[in-house]
Amino acid sequence: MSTPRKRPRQQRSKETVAAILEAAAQLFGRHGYTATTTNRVAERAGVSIGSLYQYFPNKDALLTALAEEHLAEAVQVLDQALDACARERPDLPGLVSGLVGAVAELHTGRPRLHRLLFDQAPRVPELVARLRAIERRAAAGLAAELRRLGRGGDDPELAALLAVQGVEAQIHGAVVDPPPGRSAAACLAAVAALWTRALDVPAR
Amino acid sequence: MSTPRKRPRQQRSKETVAAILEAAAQLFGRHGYTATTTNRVAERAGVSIGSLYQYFPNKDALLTALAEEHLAEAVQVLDQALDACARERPDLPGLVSGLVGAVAELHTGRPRLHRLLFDQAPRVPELVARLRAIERRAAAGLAAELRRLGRGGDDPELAALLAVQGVEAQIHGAVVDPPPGRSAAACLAAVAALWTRALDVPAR
DNA sequence: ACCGAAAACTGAGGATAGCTCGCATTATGG
DNA sequence: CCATAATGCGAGCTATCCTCAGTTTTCGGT
Repeated sequence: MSTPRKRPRQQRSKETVAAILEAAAQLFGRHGYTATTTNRVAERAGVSIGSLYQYFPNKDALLTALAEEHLAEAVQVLDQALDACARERPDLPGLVSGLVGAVAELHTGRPRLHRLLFDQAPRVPELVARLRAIERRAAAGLAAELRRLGRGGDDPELAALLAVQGVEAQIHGAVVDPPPGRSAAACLAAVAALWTRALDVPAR
Repeated sequence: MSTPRKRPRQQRSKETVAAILEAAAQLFGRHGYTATTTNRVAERAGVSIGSLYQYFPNKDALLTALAEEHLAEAVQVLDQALDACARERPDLPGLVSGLVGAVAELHTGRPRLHRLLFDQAPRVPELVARLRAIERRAAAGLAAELRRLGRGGDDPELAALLAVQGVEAQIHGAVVDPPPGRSAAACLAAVAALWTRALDVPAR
């Protein structure tokens, strides 16, 4: 369904695929998903419509591919943050700050692409599932850290999942629609402080 | 764009519109937005394709209309919960439980529809703005209650907004993709306990 | 350098889904 | 009971997604 129908093997075709994705990102962002036609994407990318369909089985696959790129980056950033925790073994405030910082980086790194994907991508059920999987993965990592610190209450796994989901939503809200009169840094600090309190309960 | 092209005035046409929306909700939910055709929606609703386009200018309008319905219900439920607080003046755990319960009610009422809308609704700026406005409204009500209780830290308004955003995301996650091995009630209790701790800090 | 094979590219056009429009049917209210 | 408005209809127009048969470019071996 969303798997590339053919893998680009030569340099030429890799550039073609990159040009198609770049054109798709621009047009989806400017006109929205429905109003963008695959023929226009091909035109803007400077390739024929046939070439587009050599690498993408259908229109949804364009969006899926853009999202996969972004999600892969998310996995990388989160894994990096978790590795840092494994090395530095921070206390609870440090752990929470690390999580908040990593999530914030995902939103501020490429805000335009992130917003496009958040606005348009969820139309594909497959991507929702993928997002949830990443959530669970991050939650598992956080839960391990909570257990190390002896925090997280009766069910550290559940607490970690709730924290990941909550932080994600709060940071997104702060970036998309920042509360008036507060700096971005102040919002991040508030989120971190709040979760430090929420998670600071001894494990059973 | 998303406004109905014609308002149903007679009882007959109101039933037609209701049947179309019901059919759209079912088919979108079962097969997804892209895979659902407007002709099939009309067919399942038992009306002609022409009638559908008398009341909905385009396919997106079907989804938008479903979202408007759901948002209106959200406003009603949240206002009701806030009224209850104004009357009963609960303590912090009671306040948080009330909020969590109200949000949960929004999700459990028609879980399939809610999931459909959250996942697939076109994030038209208009709808996003409506959603944020509802969020702010709920946050304002919660902030007033926090001030009454002398809780919420330095910035009760910000804390309330973060709480609303967080609870929304967590309840949604629990309904859409429930953590295995935990009952729904256990998840709600965990969310409430967590936010009670997070908000239980004296106002400055 | 040359050649055969594989990869990449092309774009007219088939299939299909969104949407229109002229007309038929049903309701309203004077 | 009739004039008028509201509602319903569905064949078909239009636009979009996507295919496919054929051409061009690149690659690896000799």
